[in-house]
Amino acid sequence: MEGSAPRRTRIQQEKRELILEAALEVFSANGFRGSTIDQIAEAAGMSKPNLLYYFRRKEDIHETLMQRLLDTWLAPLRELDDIGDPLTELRSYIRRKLEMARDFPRESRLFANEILQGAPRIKPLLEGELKSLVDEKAAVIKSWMRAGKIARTDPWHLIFSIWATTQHYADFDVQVRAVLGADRGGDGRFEDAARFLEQLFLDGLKPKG
Amino acid sequence: MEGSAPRRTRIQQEKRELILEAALEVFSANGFRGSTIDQIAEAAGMSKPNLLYYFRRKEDIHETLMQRLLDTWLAPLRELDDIGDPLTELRSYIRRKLEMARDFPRESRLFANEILQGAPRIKPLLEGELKSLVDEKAAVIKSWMRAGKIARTDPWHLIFSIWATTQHYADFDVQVRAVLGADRGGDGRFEDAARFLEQLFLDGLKPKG
DNA sequence: CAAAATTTTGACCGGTTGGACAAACGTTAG
DNA sequence: CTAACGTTTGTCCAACCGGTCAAAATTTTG
Repeated sequence: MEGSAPRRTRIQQEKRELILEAALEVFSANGFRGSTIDQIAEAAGMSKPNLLYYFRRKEDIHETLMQRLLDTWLAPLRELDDIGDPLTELRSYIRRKLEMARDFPRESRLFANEILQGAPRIKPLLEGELKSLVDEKAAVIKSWMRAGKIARTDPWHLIFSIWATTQHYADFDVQVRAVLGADRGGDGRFEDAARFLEQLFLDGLKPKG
Repeated sequence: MEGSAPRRTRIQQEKRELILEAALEVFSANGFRGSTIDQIAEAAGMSKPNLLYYFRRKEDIHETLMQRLLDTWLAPLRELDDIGDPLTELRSYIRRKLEMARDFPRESRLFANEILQGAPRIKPLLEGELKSLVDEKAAVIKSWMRAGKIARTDPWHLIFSIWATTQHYADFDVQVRAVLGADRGGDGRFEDAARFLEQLFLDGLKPKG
C-alpha cells in the first residue's frame, strides 16, 4: 500500500511545479548525470538549498518527473480503441504520436535518455505497466487482422515502428534539421513527416500496380 | 590541411585500441558526462594517469571514437547503389542497418547519446558530410520514383524512417525486451523485426485486395 | 651491458557537485 | 502583537572528477 500524498501548502504546490518544469528542461538537454542541481535551481529562479527544501534529493525530482510523464506519454496508445475503422484508428494514433513529438520534445528526450542508459530507474514499470498495455493493444490489433481489416503482421513490432518513426523527430531533431537543411528543416517538416508516415504505414513503397 | 598522423610505437597502437574499446563500452552506457576517466581506465585494465598518457583529455577519446564510428556507421548507406533493382536495394539496406543494430548496439547508442544532447561535438559533420551523403542518396531514390520503380514519397523522410526503425532495436533495446517479455524477447527478436520491417516498407498495412 | 627513450604509477591539486544545517526571513492564525 | 509555522539563504563539507607531475619501472636501442 502506498503512503498517502503529503499535505502541501499553496506555495509548495507552485514551487514544486516550477522546479519540475525547470528540471524537465535541464534533464532532457543534459541527461540525469549531466545535469546539476544548481542548473535546475537557476532555471527555476531559486537557490540550491531552497530547491532542496522542496525535493530532498536530485533523484526525487527525476522520479517525480518520470512518473508524471509516463501517463501523458502513453495516453495516445491507451486511446487506441476497438470501435471505429482499424486503419483510421492506426492513422490517428500515428498522427497523435507525431504531434506529441512536435509539442513535447523534451518529454520524449527525457524518456529516450532514460531508456538509452538501460532504464535503471523505470525498468520495473516497463516490464509491468507498459508491457501489459502493449500486450492488450496488440490483442486488439490482432483481432483486426483476423477480421481482415488490416494486413497480418507482428503487432508488437508494428507498435515499435510507430514509436520509433514518430519519436525520431523529437529525439534526433538536431540530425533531422541538419540533414533537411535550412529550407526544408523549418516548421513544415512535421507535416512532411506526417504525409510520409501515413503513406508508409498504409501503402508501403511498392509502386501502385 | 590536417597534421599528419603521429608516429606510434607498437605499445601505443595496442593500448590506444584497448582504451577505445573500453571507452565505447563506458560512453555508450553512460553518455559522455556520465562517464568518468576512472571507469574507462578500469575497464581497460590500467590506471588513470596511464590512460591519460595515451589520450591527454577525456574529450580526445570521445572525438577519436566518434570519427572512426561515423565511417562504419554510414557504410550501408554509402553502398546504396543505382545498379540493381530499387526495391531489392532498399530491402537490403534495411536488412544491413538492422544487422548493425544487432551487432553494434554500443556504437548505435553512442551516436544516439550524442545526438540526443544536441550533437555538440559533431554538428558540423551532420550539416556537412552527412547532409551531402543523404542528399546524394535522396537523388538516387528520386530517380527510382521517376522511373516508376517505387512509389513516390519524400526520400529524406524515407531514410529517416529506416534509421529510426532499425536503430530502435539497439537504442531502445531494454524497452523492446521488456515489452516482448522473456519468451519473445530472445535472440529471435531481430528476425521477427526483419520480417516485419520488410513487410511494412514494401506493402504497408492495407489488407491485400 | 648501459644509456636513452618509453611506459607506469602514486601522490597531489583545484574545481565541481550533491547535500546538510542553522540562522534569518516571511507569513499566518490566535 | 506574537508565537508558531513555513520559507529562504549563506556557509560549509565530504566525495568526486579531470588533469598534472615527478619519480620509478620497463622497454628499446646502440
